[in-house]
Amino acid sequence: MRSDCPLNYGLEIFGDKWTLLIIRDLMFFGKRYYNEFLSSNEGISTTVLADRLALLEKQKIIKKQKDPEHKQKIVYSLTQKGIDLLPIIINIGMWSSTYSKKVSDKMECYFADIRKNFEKGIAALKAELSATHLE
Amino acid sequence: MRSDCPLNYGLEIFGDKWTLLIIRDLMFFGKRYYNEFLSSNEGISTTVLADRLALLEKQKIIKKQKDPEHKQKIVYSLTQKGIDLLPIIINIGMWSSTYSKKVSDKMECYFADIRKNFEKGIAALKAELSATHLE
DNA sequence: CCGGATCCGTTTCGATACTG
DNA sequence: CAGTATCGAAACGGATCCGG
Repeated sequence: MRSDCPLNYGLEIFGDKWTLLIIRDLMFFGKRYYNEFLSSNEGISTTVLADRLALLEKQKIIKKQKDPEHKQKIVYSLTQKGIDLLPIIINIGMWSSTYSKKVSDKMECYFADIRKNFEKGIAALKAELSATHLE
Repeated sequence: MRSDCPLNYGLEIFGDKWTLLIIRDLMFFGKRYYNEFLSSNEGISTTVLADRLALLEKQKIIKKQKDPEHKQKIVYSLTQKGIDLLPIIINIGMWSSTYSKKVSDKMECYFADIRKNFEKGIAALKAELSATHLE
């Protein structure tokens, strides 16, 4: 049996609880700063967070940039490769809601959170665009 | 930020390397016996294998039955809930082949393995059906 | 023989405290 | 604020043993 099957490449990401949580936070909850990841309810520790951020950056799933406005801050964001994980994350959510009543009951609250976050993102984008326009 | 989001339910499965490998072996490589899982190239140890099989059974993703032919053997197989993980596994494979040349080059060999295994499964099914028909 | 359970040395993880 | 250093806890791998 061959060991180099396609699943294995994804295993470094999907075989780890914390990387998935970081991706979820970036994708749905608009978290971008080290501190924001730390304060997620699952309670990731600083050691593990630093380790996983480095791993995800090495894999080019996220990228690390200096915040142009607050020089001391560092902004993390998804690359295209990271964004392309969306269908997988969605599928996991769908599977979960099919098989866990607890999850399916909470779906609406969850969507509300995501929606709210997207609105926030769109507002930020608008502000950014109008600032560019004024220059 | 709510912690009980849909991803979390799937995390016990997708947050662990070994459970994913067992599911892959069941889904694509036709493995069914304890020994067959042990001999996968990734080298799972007996302790971890027993632990994960128990976890997956508890989660009703796999089921455990006595082999009707060889009484001392135990057959593991996917439940419907387990089979429903297929879209996710496929998506992971697609994502991997998009972003890893090493993976995409090997895709055809991988498909050949799966195809061969399905043929084996279909042959077994035919044999089973004709035996039933003869009774 | 097959599917595990137990024991044990080693590796990895993670919580807390601390630093540039 | 974004991480390292340290150190105890947990997980892992391998060998061995055991019940059916």
